[in-house]
This record gives sequence, C-alpha cells and structure tokens, in this order.
Amino acid sequence: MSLSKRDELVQGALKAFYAGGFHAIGMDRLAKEAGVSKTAIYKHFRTKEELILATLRLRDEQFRNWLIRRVEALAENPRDQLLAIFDALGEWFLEDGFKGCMFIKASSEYLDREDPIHVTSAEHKRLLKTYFKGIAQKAGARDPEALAKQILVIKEGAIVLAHLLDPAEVADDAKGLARIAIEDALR
Amino acid sequence: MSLSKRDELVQGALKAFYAGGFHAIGMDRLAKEAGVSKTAIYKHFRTKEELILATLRLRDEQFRNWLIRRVEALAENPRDQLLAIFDALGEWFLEDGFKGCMFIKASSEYLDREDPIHVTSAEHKRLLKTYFKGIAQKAGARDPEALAKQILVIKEGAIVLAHLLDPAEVADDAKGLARIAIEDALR
DNA sequence: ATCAACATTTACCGATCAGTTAATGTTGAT
DNA sequence: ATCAACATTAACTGATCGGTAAATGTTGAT
Repeated sequence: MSLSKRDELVQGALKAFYAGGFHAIGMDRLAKEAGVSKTAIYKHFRTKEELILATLRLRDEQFRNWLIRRVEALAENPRDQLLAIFDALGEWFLEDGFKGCMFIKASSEYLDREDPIHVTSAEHKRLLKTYFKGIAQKAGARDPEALAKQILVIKEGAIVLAHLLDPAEVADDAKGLARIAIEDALR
Repeated sequence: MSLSKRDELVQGALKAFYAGGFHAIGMDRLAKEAGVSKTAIYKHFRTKEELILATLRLRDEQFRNWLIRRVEALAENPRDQLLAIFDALGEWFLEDGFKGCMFIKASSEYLDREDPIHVTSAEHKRLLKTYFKGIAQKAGARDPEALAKQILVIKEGAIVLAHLLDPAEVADDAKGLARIAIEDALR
C-alpha cells in the first residue's frame, strides 16, 4: 500500500513537472494536487531532488516502453522499424498536452553535467541510443552505432522543434531525414 | 549613457540566465551581480519577463551573427557552407561554459506556446531556418526549404545531445548526418 | 546657492520556496 | 480497553521570490 501511494505521488509529480517545469512547481503545490500534506511527501522522498529523480526514472521506463511497443506495432522488419520510430514520434507530437521531452527540460533546468538530474537525463538518451543500435544491427546497417547516433540526433531535434514550430510538419521532416540516413547506412 | 547601462544589464542577465536558468536566477541576484540595486533594474524593465525577452533578443542577434560570420570564414561556396555550419557548432560545443541553447532552455521553462518567451524562442528558430534556406538555394538544392528544415533538425538535436553526451562526438555525428542530407538534396 | 528633475538606494510588501517540528489521528496486537 | 507504532497533519522556520514605496543622492539650469 505504501508503495502504491508512493507511485501515485510520483505519477502526480510527473504530470505536474512535465506541464509546469521543475523549478516552477513547488512542493506545496505538489502536495495540494496529490491531496496529501507536504510532510507525507517528505516521508517518501528526502528532498525535492529525490522526487524529481524518481519521476525521471518513471518517465524513462514509460517512454521507452511506449516507444518500443509502438514501433513493434507499426512495423515488422527492422528497417521499417527504424522509420516507424518517427511515425510514433509524430503521433506523440500531436497528442494533447505535448510539451517536449521531460529529459531535455530537466537538463535545461539542471545544467551542470555532474548534477544527478542531468546525469539521469543523459542516461535516458544513452538507453535510447542502445535501443536504436539494436534495431540498426538487425537491419544490417554498415555501422549500427553510427546510424543509432544519427537517429538519436534526428529524434532530439524533432522533439525540440515540434514543441516550438508546427509538430506535424516537423514529424514529416524528421522522417524524411531519417529515411535518407537509413538508406545510406543500409546501402 | 542610460542606453549602454541598459545594455550592460542585459549582457549580465544573459550570462546569468544562460549559466543558471531563468527561474533559478532571481532579480536580487541579478542586481547584485550587476552591481546595481533591484530598483535600478526595474527602471529599465517593467517585469522580469521583459528583461528575459530583452536577453533573448540580444542572444538571437549574437548567435546568428556569430554563426553567419563563422560559416563565411570557414567556407566559400554554399555547399561547403552548409557543412561548415556543423564545424562552427562543433567549435561552440567545445567552448568553456557551453550549456546548450538559450532558446531551448527558455522554451523548456516557459512551456505554453502563447507565452511571449516561448514565441520569441520559436522566432529565433524560424530565422535560422530562413538563413539555412538562403544557403541551400545558392547551393542549388532541389527543395531548399526542405533541406533547411533538415539542417535545422540536425542542429537542434546536436545541441541538445552535445549538452548531455560527448560534445566532440556529437558534432562529428551531426556533420556526418548533414553531409548525407546535403548530398541527397543536391543530387 | 537654490531648487526642480532624475537616478539610485534601502527597506519593505505579501507570497512562496524547500524543509522541519510537534501534535494529532489511525491502526493492530495484546 | 490499552498502548505502542506508525501515518498524517497543521503550523512553523528562515530564505528567497517578483515587485514597490519612500527616502536619499546626484545633476543641471537658473
């Protein structure tokens, strides 16, 4: 029970931080939105930073699970899956309440490379790269690591721009660019 | 004189916001770092938001000027200039105190698309796209607008990842990806 | 020298920040 | 019913938030 309460807290914090930003959302507000007292939160998390780290771990799991399943649902063979990454992203961009990448936001607010929040955000990107590399390998890419890194660059650029400019347009641009990169890597 | 004082203020705020984040840096701290009183700042800017907008306008001018001149210095013909964009970015990534893109950070803290800070950040990206499109046209790209948007995607992804992972490596990856996109667009 | 106009300062406003203390439930075993 | 263990609370801390009012320089024209 106490565990599920903690999870509820993290879920709520995730939503609030994603919609409002980490510095902008205070612990009082988090407590009020979760319907508990601030002290109750501090029973589960020693500091705000710990709570943020917990939300990032949850988000990492959520996002990568979602992406992996969505890609598998959209395409069968590895080559098509590499492209399907950008179809999945396009769907995300058009969702209500899309406001960019949680980890880009986190690293934008906690700027020092040694900051645990920054480190956790970097790790998320590394895990994505590893996932992309796996598909690139199965697709028979000449240099799977290189292709994975290119896909990652395109993905991050697309997310940033989808939040600033026209999301549908950016999704198309990113997919077109990915197609060129994939073709080149599999040639 | 009063104008240059204002400019000094904006310069100082730019540095502070870039290194520390917008919410994290308070007006008291800005005043102390600038060596003036808070009231003196509020004589020039009605709100913190106005000061932030002024820093973003300055940063837009600084960054685009720097990029344009650096690219022109690095390459003569338009095709090479498109690639040189990523040499210039690579230099920036390796500078001391590089902490990502000011506008990505701004749009990460001011999330609503209607927020003036967000709007200003989007405008910066649009201006960059226009700059890229101009070079793409001179280079004889099949679809200059499309290439410009691809270059922009690569650039934003590279900046984000350079702040999270290995900057030199990311710069190389981005340039390699750009080369493929440029070749394709000029084929 | 005086005085008005402007620039700058100190000191303050209520609100909120992250985090804590001390008191008040609530629960389960006896 | 009692009491210990735990969960939860309201109320508070000092610091800082963005922004302002009132007081104190500083300056230039007369």
